[in-house]
Amino acid sequence: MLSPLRLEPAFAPPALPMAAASVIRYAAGEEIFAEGDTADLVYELVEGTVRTGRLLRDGRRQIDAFHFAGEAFGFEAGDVHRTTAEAVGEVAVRIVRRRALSDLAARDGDVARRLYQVTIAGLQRSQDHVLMLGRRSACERVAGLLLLLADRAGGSEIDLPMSRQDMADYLGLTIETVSRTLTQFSQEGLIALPTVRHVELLERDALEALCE
Amino acid sequence: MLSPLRLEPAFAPPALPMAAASVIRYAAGEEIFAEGDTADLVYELVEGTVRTGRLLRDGRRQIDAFHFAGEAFGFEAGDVHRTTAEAVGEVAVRIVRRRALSDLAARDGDVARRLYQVTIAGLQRSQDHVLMLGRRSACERVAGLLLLLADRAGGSEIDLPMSRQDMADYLGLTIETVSRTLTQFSQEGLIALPTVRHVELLERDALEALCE
DNA sequence: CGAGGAATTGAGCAATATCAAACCCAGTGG
DNA sequence: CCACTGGGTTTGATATTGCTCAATTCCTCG
Repeated sequence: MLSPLRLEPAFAPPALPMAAASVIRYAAGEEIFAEGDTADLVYELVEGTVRTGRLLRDGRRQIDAFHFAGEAFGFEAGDVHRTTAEAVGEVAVRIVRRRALSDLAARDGDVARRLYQVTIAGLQRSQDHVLMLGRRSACERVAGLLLLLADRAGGSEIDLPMSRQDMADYLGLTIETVSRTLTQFSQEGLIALPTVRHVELLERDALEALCE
Repeated sequence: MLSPLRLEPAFAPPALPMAAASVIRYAAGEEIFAEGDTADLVYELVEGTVRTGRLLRDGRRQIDAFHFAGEAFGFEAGDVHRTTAEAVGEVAVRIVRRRALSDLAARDGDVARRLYQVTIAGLQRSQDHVLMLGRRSACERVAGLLLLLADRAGGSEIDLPMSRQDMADYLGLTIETVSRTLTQFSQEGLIALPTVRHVELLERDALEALCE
């Protein structure tokens, strides 16, 4: 379901100029780029979690995607970022000049192909997201997110990198509904919630059934 | 807002083998490809409107996108279609072998670049859709769809190619809510609704304000 | 003119949002 | 060591939006 947007090994240090010098760290909550910024850089996430999303004027926020280590983000069709990217917790990113990358892609068909795959995988994730937001109930959405996070954690133990607010803004719900749904799952024995930021999936099948 | 997924002129007849022979017509409601079909063809819409979307087991449907003349659809990361494509009204599509296209892209960097642009534009449309479904009210969603359709009609007169059910399944609403919202807009003087399938935007600014 | 599907309208209901209060905990300073 | 503070989270009560179910109307086509 979740095809990771991995660019490596295309992005491994030797493959790109100035790779070593271009790793930058961000503190929790820091903005990496904002809606409207010129999009002359793309990013590869070395460590941590990043959220990309948009803000409506009245403060409503929608998170488009969470990005995890190894994934790339910040690609745009035009010359301006349409989303804002922020660090969720501590983050290290490798910065790549967009121009350098497109030059490389123009010379090397393999890089071009990988770039295309990354984008189309992002499109498919976004389509899954659309289905989730358009046609699923609060329970189904929360279950879907937990499964997605478990998939990439590679087990049934999840250390949530993000706050309830982040989860809500990804799922198109309120913080209260997310919280209630989690305690409901917990009471039903579907998950254990030893701490606020740690979830254990106890009945994966039941959660998957919610998402069918 | 709506970047059309145009492939022409890359796809103009001379650029592709067997272009003349590969135009196919579909009747209203006909399926062009289905979720799970092998994805060895891609499509360029010559005439009409196509909807792509997915169905949950219990019958809930979510339309990912409407495609209009000149746009391409049917691209997949894997070798299987993840969505179903159906004709909305009468449709003519040009069929292109995926293999032939990727070969062409491998030889011609310009084709590769265009392909990439098409995909990333689709991603951005999907992200707009996510924002719409996650954080907008019924009124805002309907207004958004009307503006999107007006944009591509190039005026304030819209001949709706799709049914209320299609609109609802795109917007993540029910048919009744779409209908009520349209009559509400009509009563408020924002639109005129001379027939069921024809809409005229009277107060474009007010509709845009709903979507800010 | 009649029939059938699509669209509209109405009434009541369920899911989720909103508003408000309580709680939990980590970090801080006494 | 312990009270205090403050942000994030949970819980509760109520409001609201959009859904469901049902009836009616409107077109389109025969």
